[in-house]
Amino acid sequence: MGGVSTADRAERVPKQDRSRATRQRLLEAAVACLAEHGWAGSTVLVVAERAGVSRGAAQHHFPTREDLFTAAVEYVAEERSGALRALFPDGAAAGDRRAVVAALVDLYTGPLFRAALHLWVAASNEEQLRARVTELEARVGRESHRIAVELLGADESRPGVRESVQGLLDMARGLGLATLLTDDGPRRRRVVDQWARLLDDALGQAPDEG
Amino acid sequence: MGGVSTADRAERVPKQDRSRATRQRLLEAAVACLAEHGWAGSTVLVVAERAGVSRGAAQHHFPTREDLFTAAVEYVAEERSGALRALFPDGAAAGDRRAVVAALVDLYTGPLFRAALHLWVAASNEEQLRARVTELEARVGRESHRIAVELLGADESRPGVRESVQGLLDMARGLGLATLLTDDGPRRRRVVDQWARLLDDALGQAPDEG
DNA sequence: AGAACCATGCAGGCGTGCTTGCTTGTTTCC
DNA sequence: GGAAACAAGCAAGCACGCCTGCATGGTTCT
Repeated sequence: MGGVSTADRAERVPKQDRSRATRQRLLEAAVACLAEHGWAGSTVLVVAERAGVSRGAAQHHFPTREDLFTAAVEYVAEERSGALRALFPDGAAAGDRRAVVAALVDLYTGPLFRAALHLWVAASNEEQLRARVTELEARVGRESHRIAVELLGADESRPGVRESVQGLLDMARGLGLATLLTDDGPRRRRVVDQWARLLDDALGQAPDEG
Repeated sequence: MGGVSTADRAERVPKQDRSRATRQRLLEAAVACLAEHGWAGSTVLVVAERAGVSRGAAQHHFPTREDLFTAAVEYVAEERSGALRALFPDGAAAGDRRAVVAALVDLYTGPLFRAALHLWVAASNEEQLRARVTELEARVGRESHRIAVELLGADESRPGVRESVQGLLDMARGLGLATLLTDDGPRRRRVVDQWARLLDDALGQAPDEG
């Protein structure tokens, strides 16, 4: 590496330092705090303490609180996309639609969605965050739809199929929202079972699945 | 009137005073502020100013901030129940299921649901509020389900019908959640159309409707 | 040795809760 | 019936605590 390696362009890319781990821990802590303490309760000090560092360290990586949570937003989006893709890495379960629906719904009941939910609600009234959240959420939403279509073996060229999948994802969001207050697993499972059945009828046989 | 009419029991029942109007305005302002500025942005001063009274007045009616929003929770629950019952006062439209679904979804895109959403998310991390919100929301949820079943002319004795309606309401919640960030009416309408169709198939003919 | 990384101390701003004083409406006594 | 007396509604000010942002040292890696 050349001598002026510290330049590393702009602000990002802290290279292969241990500080990168600190940044990572800060982001993870921010997400965890969002899920546990909500937006107002996730102060910089709380996040820093959970990350095991001092407030100054957080200040160093993210000068302002908004910087921290803006980064957290992107981090959550990344994680959610990753969790989505990791659902069925080989697409083997594309046949069992009920399992696919259940897995999708499960994504909306975990801490990641919980954190995202807090971010949405907070961002809905914070001009700066709102833009970034809506943009990233649109991206994650599109990816969710794409993966759902793929896993379900749905043929979007047929009328109504696209809207059915969209409605399914919206239902998953609604179930996740309900889980925020009371985690009623059995109820969720019954609803998932029934809607998986309805969806199965609506989608018909998978086009290329035999 | 008897002599000791001033006794009027405990603290409640402000009788025929104008202060009752102030209390009402404070609650309305609290709900409106929740929908517009969110939980953290709905400070006592903001609510009081919107209600057109001083902060001291609000303090008089609701000693603590939590008292104010605890009352607001109940108020929102009342309003939502009322709006629900007012959907089809005569049940005349029980035949057009698409209209019923659309009306139900509309309830979840208005300012009342918006305020309720902020309350849920805030209450999910505020021990005191959480109990009251979950309790009242369970009540409103049950009433929503009951009215939905009635308006849809669904026969809950048939298997899957109950879960279908629950899923519909969850989808409505999810659509309302999505509306928080981007109000995509056309998309919502397409989803509603499709799922009204699916639901129509799932529910079959109304038992006593024709 | 230099730079990045990290920890600590300080000032400003804001929101809540409490206390004090004023206005309005109702009760009670002459 | 009218006026004093009382309570309730209402407004303004003050004290405390917390969070944010900035500035200043100390530490570790290159």
